[in-house]
Amino acid sequence: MTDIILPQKQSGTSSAREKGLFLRRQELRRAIELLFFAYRDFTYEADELLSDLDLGRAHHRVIYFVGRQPGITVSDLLAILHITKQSLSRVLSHLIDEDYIIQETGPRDRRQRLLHLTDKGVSLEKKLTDLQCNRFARAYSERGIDAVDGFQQILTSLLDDDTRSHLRAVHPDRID
Amino acid sequence: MTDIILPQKQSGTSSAREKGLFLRRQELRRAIELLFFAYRDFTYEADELLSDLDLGRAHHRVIYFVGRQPGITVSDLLAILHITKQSLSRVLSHLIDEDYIIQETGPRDRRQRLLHLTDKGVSLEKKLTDLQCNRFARAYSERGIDAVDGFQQILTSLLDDDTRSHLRAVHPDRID
DNA sequence: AAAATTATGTCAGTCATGTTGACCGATAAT
DNA sequence: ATTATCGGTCAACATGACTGACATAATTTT
Repeated sequence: MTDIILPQKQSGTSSAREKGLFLRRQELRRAIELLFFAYRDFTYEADELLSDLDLGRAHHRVIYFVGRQPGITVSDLLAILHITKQSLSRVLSHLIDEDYIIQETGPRDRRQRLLHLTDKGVSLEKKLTDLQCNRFARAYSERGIDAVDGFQQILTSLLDDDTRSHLRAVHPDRID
Repeated sequence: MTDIILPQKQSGTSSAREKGLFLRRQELRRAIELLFFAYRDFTYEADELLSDLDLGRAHHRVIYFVGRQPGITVSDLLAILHITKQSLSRVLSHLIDEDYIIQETGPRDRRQRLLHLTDKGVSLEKKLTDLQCNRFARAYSERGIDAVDGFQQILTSLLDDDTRSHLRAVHPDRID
């Protein structure tokens, strides 16, 4: 097991503002907890809305990424979500049955099923994304541009290399 | 449904470094995706180690927070995890059976079961936390103190108020 | 002292979301 | 013509969440 880079120390203050102390054990545990709680709270509102419609977080992810990239293939969706096609199939079939998503045959490769949101799907996607955008908009405007930059930098460095490549591809306007 | 604060625009660059543009729809969607992918990649290594031991993420959370606060009560753990006592019970019973955690009767209130890691539990908690600390240590040192500060500020603003209060209580040395 | 509340545990059933493995048809690539 | 790929499906299973009901012990309130 690889070891932690800097040893933990007990005494003294530990504001991240103090030079070099942001690699101490206590500060890193704080990061772990912050990410855990933020993710939990961040998803809560959308989860509530979804459960009113008898949908779950898995449905949300599909709706989000289809809305993000209309015409996305099943393969590409699988690569993004990191789940099996059997798991996706159950969720996707339900969304098609319930008229949130429609498939169309790929024009070049007729094996492909290109996924699109229906009007009903667009409407739900907007509600869900608005909830989460609003939370970020509040956080971003409370803290300002420099904090936003730092936030995005750290999250980007947390990613696996291949995930970072993927994000670079779908956000070509960004430098990170 | 509440609307997004700033309207989306199509043209032009959109670096977060440009003043005021960090509230645009595209930038907020980027935040959503960054958080999703970062959380997924962040938990992956620990999940692998856990599955070798026939444990899951639920066990990890219990082990982490018991290690974080030895002697924590079941009630306090439930409040942190936001799950039902039945869900916790299954996981906790298993961890006790497998000798990762021991209970002791509360000295003042004998109804309470104070939870502690065994040596085996401490060893596993260290391995798991090291994995996640190392990932943060790398990200933090790649990006530096200002980015760390911004990261923590934005995540703190994403929290629900009561979660923020809780974190203030357990990290009394921090200002946020 | 009796009653109410609290902390914890347990039984039983359900649901959502992930997994593996096997197999299929349609289509594309070699 | 053969092989590979895209997508779907069936079956079985594991995990981790949920609800509801009930139980025991200990503490607090009346």
